[in-house]
Amino acid sequence: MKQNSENYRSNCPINFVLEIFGDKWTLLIVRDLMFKSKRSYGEFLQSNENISTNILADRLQKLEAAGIAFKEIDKQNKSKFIYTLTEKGKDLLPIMLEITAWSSKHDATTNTPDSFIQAFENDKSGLSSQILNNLK
Amino acid sequence: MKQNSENYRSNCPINFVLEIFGDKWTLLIVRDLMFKSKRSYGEFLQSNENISTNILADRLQKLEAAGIAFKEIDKQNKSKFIYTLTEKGKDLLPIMLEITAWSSKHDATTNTPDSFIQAFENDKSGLSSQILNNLK
DNA sequence: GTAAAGTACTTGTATAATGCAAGTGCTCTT
DNA sequence: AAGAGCACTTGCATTATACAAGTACTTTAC
Repeated sequence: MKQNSENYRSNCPINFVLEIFGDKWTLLIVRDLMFKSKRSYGEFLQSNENISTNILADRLQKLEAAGIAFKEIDKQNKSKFIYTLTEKGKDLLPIMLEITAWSSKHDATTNTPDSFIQAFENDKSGLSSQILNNLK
Repeated sequence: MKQNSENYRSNCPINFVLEIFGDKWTLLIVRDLMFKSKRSYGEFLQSNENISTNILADRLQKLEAAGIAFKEIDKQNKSKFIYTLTEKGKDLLPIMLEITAWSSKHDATTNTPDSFIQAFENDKSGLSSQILNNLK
């Protein structure tokens, strides 16, 4: 059998995402990049879930290593770094949308806007391209 | 703001799934229930990823508590328990399919059958209902 | 009816991941 | 040149996970 280079536990596609996102924090950073227009360390720190600084630094590095986030110096402020989603990262959008829909259906306390659910149900590809446009 | 009863870190839908699935094992059990027709403790133990017994027991209990898996005594063998997906659990199918598609695209070592990818691209709802039918 | 085997766990201990507080080293502003 | 802002790093306490072994109930074999 073809062997992967990273010593994953198996060659299962579900396991592959768990090797990257199987913790309580990594996907929140993707969320912030994708839906909340956050781009810098300081912005990620301010999310409601209260990630600690060492975990954030670790996860940003792993996201970069996994080819999901891209890091560059902010041209306006050279003491700052800016993170953006790669194509591989943007390809996570359908997963993120399905997750949002599932939570909205099964968790009464989820704060998803109704307009989002409407758009998801009635015009999924329109919603997707709108979100992707915001990332440019 | 409406407060959730479980003391989640936030009311974000992405965070909601992380509170349940934000570890390296829980989703593998869902995978086994959904795609591999596994139903008992002993079958889950035999998966390639080598889950340990205490983690499996803990995750099965959490899946049951979260209303995703249902546990009952096997009528053929009363020393055995049988786990099945609830409706809430079955609703995870679209997420699982999108995850599979993403991994198949971005991980060369993923072992997803071509037929699955074909069906996903050409007839998503047909694929879904076929999988759901197998669960009955 | 008793012994062995199967199934589903639980317990104990070592290692790894996470959380929290504080500190470091750049860069930018004044 | 001094102070503030930003992006981390370090150290230590707590929690989660991994691995090995043991327990309790049920079924099967004799």
